[in-house]
Amino acid sequence: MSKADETRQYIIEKAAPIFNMYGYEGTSMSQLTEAIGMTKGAIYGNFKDKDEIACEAFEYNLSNIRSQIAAVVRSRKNACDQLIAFATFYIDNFHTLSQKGGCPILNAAVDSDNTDLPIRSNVLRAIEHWLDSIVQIIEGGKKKGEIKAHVDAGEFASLFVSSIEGGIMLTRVTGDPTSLERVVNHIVALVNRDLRV
Amino acid sequence: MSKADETRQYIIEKAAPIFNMYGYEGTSMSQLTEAIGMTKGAIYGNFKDKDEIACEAFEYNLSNIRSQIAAVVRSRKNACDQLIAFATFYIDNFHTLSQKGGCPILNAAVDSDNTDLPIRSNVLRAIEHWLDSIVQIIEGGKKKGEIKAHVDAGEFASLFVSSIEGGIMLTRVTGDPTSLERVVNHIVALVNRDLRV
DNA sequence: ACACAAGGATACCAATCGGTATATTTCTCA
DNA sequence: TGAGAAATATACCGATTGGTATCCTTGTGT
Repeated sequence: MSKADETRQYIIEKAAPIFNMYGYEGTSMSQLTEAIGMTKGAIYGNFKDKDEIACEAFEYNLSNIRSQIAAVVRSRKNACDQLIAFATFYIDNFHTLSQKGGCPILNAAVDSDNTDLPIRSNVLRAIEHWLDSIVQIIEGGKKKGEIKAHVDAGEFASLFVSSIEGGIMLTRVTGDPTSLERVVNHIVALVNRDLRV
Repeated sequence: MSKADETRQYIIEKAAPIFNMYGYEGTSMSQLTEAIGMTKGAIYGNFKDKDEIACEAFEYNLSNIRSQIAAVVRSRKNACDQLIAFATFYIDNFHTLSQKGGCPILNAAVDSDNTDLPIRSNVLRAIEHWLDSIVQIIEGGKKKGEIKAHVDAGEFASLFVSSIEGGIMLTRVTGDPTSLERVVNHIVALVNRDLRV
């Protein structure tokens, strides 16, 4: 990795939680210079504009969570257990996630709808990727005989993502983890009752 | 209603969808003057600052939705049917709601977390009110013998609010109503299977 | 019809916004 | 070690931000 790439990466890492906490409009270049510890000239020497930093910061936040989830999912063999581990991840890591501003997908989604910001397409791709990863686990489980064949994978994925995102929002606003716990418990029960063979 | 109050109300009505679409930071006074059709001097003659307009706009959006929901809920006698009508409202009125920027609670929640904006307390109250209205319907249904006595009202309320908010987000991002429909259908099935006597 | 108060428009404020031209420092490699 | 390139800092740009002091218009009560 060249020096320039290292600096780029350093800037993205420092900018990522700022954008996630305060949003695109809510984050100013002066907030970024302070958090990054570099001047505007230096930052603009590495990125063409604010949009580019925001998009790459979003992708950074995303890949961070994805790799963590991939790890906990990989630690289980059974597809149902993988889904449960996936859902439980959000309870186990809520505090850490919340300190960095909450779920980047939810934040960027609400932040960028009603706008024509370039990050919108990133958000759409991220959500489709998330839904698809759930679908893949279910379809894999069906092939392995671990999940009932008649289960609608897309339907479950919608339910999974919707309720967890909503649960995160609720828990962040109320400051009470109960909402998210209830949602995740419901998903776990759903897996054991309706999906598991 | 005095002239001043009429003007205040007029400003709030025009400002409400703007704030809901673009958020607090994302909405500028010049956007407001354009939408309202009045000058800054006139607006600041009726409100002390941007925060005050934002808070009252939020409350306006809120009471708008609440009265609509109250109407569809009142149209049913059975508590289970009330819950179903409540949930179905979001499908039937998604398009209208979406044109005004989506769910004001979700938007304001994500917009104001990680900030010390005065609207934060309004959001918390709004969510507690929403959860409580679900709980009230369920407890009322228990007394009338329409809902099973062992049902955990708070748990169902968390699930209800979380999944609908998440479903709205998903459907707005993807532009596909399927996600919200699946979530609402799931809630309806839940009511009929686990709540209804 | 007149006086007066209230509502609204104009013109301005300092501060900050995102972004850039240029000077200066730091690094790299011959 | 010295020359040139790459990276960073300084200083600035016009535009826009939220907000206000002041002027003018409009409505109202007598």
